[in-house]
Amino acid sequence: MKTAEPDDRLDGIFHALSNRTRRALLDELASGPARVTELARPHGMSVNAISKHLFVLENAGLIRREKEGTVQLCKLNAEPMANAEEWIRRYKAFWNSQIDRLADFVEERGED
Amino acid sequence: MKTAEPDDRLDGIFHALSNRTRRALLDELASGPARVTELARPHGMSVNAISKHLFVLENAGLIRREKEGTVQLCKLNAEPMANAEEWIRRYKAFWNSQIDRLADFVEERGED
DNA sequence: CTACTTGTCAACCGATTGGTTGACAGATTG
DNA sequence: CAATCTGTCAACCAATCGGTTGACAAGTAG
Repeated sequence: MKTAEPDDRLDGIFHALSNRTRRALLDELASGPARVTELARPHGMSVNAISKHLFVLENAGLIRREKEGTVQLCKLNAEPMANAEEWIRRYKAFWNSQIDRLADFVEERGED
Repeated sequence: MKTAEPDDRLDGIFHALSNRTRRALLDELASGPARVTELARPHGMSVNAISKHLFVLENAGLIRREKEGTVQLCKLNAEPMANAEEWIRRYKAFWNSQIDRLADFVEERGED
């Protein structure tokens, strides 16, 4: 089962999200399941490289792979992102107050 | 002048957040500015290591450092996290629907 | 002046990343 | 059967990561 501590999970999730190729893969999977070769095509990289990226995403729990006849279907599993979002959200009050201060500043000088 | 592209920014932010020591540093800074040595103490690491982590956070725009007399004050700058949260949030509808489907599934078969 | 504190810089280290190529296994098709 | 398409595995590579130690500059205190 799942022994990963919350910290380990967050490490994996944020690490998975820290690469733009992987973020792009998630974007593509958000519009529906896809095969590995299909995902590789627009990235100008070998299928191997994409396969490794998919493993990183899978280890982070962000996708699932299912053998569908001859091809491998990858499906988005966005739920673990909730953990990341939740972690980030605790800073919301902090950054809102900063944005407010910036807004005040901008307003003060008139907008240009 | 180099204006980091959104992708570069997100790379840096997510990478900064992908390490638990750095996340802990942000947590500590959320309760107020602190000095480097002060931040290093509870982590059982050298000041040098913490200093490097702080540089990663600073490059991601998540903290600012200010020379205050003899010591270096680090302050949280949470606003860039909004970018990360915003990126993640686009998957919210997706994972909500998955949770719904999972609930249906569990309900359907009773518990196994 | 010397001594100490604070933090960075520089070099080094092993482990990990992100990519490559090549071999290969499984399923489909000729 | 052979050929092809699928994707993974294994080895390799340069670059980066996360930590160390040691030297050192700047500021403070005796």
